[in-house]
Amino acid sequence: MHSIDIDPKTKGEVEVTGWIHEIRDLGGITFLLLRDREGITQITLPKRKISKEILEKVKKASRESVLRVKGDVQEDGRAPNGFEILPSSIEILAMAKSPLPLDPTEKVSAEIETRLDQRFLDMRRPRVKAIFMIRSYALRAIREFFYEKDFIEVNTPKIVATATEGGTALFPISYFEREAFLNQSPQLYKQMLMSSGFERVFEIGPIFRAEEHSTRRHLNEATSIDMEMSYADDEGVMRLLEELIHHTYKYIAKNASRYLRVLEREIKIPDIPFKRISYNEAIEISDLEWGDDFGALGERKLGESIGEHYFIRKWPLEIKPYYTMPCGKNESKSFDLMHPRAELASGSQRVHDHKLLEKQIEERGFSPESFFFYLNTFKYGMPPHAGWGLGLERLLMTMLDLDNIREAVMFPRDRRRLVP
RNA sequence: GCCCGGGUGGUGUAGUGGCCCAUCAUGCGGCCCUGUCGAGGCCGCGACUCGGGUUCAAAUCCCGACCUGGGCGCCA
Repeated sequence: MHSIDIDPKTKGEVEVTGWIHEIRDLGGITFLLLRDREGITQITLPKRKISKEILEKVKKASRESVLRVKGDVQEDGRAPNGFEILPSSIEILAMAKSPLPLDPTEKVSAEIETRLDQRFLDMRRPRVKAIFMIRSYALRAIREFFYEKDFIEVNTPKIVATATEGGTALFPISYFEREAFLNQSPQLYKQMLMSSGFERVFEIGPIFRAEEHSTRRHLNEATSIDMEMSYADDEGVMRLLEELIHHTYKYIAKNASRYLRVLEREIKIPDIPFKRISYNEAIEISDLEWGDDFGALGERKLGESIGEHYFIRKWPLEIKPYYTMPCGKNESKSFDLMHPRAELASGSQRVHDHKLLEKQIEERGFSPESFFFYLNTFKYGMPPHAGWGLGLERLLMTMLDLDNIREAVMFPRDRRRLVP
């Protein structure tokens, strides 16, 4: 039984299990706060009414020890949730050592690295746990959305032979007698599945980037929400993306409001459609030259001037990957989804013509031979298609206004951290 | 990759040359207390990352190592 399943009107004996959050011994009466995944229950022990054996056990038990408590529910306005439990038996299931490496009651704050070193304990803190409860709701909202839109969920390899798109650095690994890499994106595989005729696929999985950055918005292992859709163009998948964002916010506001309250966050469901600005308009606002990418400063400037989610469309072809569909003289059918704080997603209509794709690969200095397994799928009937990839942690970070992206991952991997 | 910053009890901190065998909070141990909800009161415990140097004197200044936070580049 969880703490939230009990209310002042609950009759008879209940059994609760959890960790000792705090013990307040006032002499004649002792209050024991027992914490579980969903909240905190007050166990009240008036000296005169409780057996000596139980009082001794409570005296002996350390903070964060695990207990099983049986007792009657008493309605009492003085108790935190309007009720308390008078224990008839208490079992110490596991004693906790002292001192604790971290204070789960949050009376004394801890720095993020101390917290991450002791992440199992850190996640006992209600506010930290709430983030991951919300993350689970977000994943559920996203899956339900895709299934509703007739997508199928797929899994593609994370151990790969070649780079996907150049750009980012890869982690080399040893694969028997060969060198292999951890995949930076499922891009090539989800496109290949369009040729296989799955029409609409999505994947939620890890992506790996070996960039040596140390910032509050980068991870070396992140979770990517990827989709690819046949017979769609860039505008079609942009609409799907903004609908998904809107749906996820709405779902969390409705179903995870308890956890938002723990976090003391209110989320504003963004209005759709999102504002669309062209790359040309964007560089004008941020004083850049055509062909430039937006640095951190440019992004911030743009974000401040727009103040909500927006798309930047029609990027110069030369700064987008080879699989991007050209458009006009030197533009492309591409887009980035931006939040004032960070880039959330990027996508495009893809090149589905074999010759054009080969040409664009060559233009970027790659050899078509190393992309044979990919290029081959474009020779025998590749439907036109479009897709995008969305960073789950970035979505959560911006939704919950977390100041560090590591807050959105249970066990983050960054430049220095490999354990836990 | 470039640049800036930081390592003081378990945790979070004060202390920038002598006033420091180191401040405060929390924690832990002991005692008092029948309505706590950051409980309160009294007593006690527990720390200067490591190595070298400067100095009459180093937590404090210098050098190096190790660990680490952040900004930028790049990247999602």
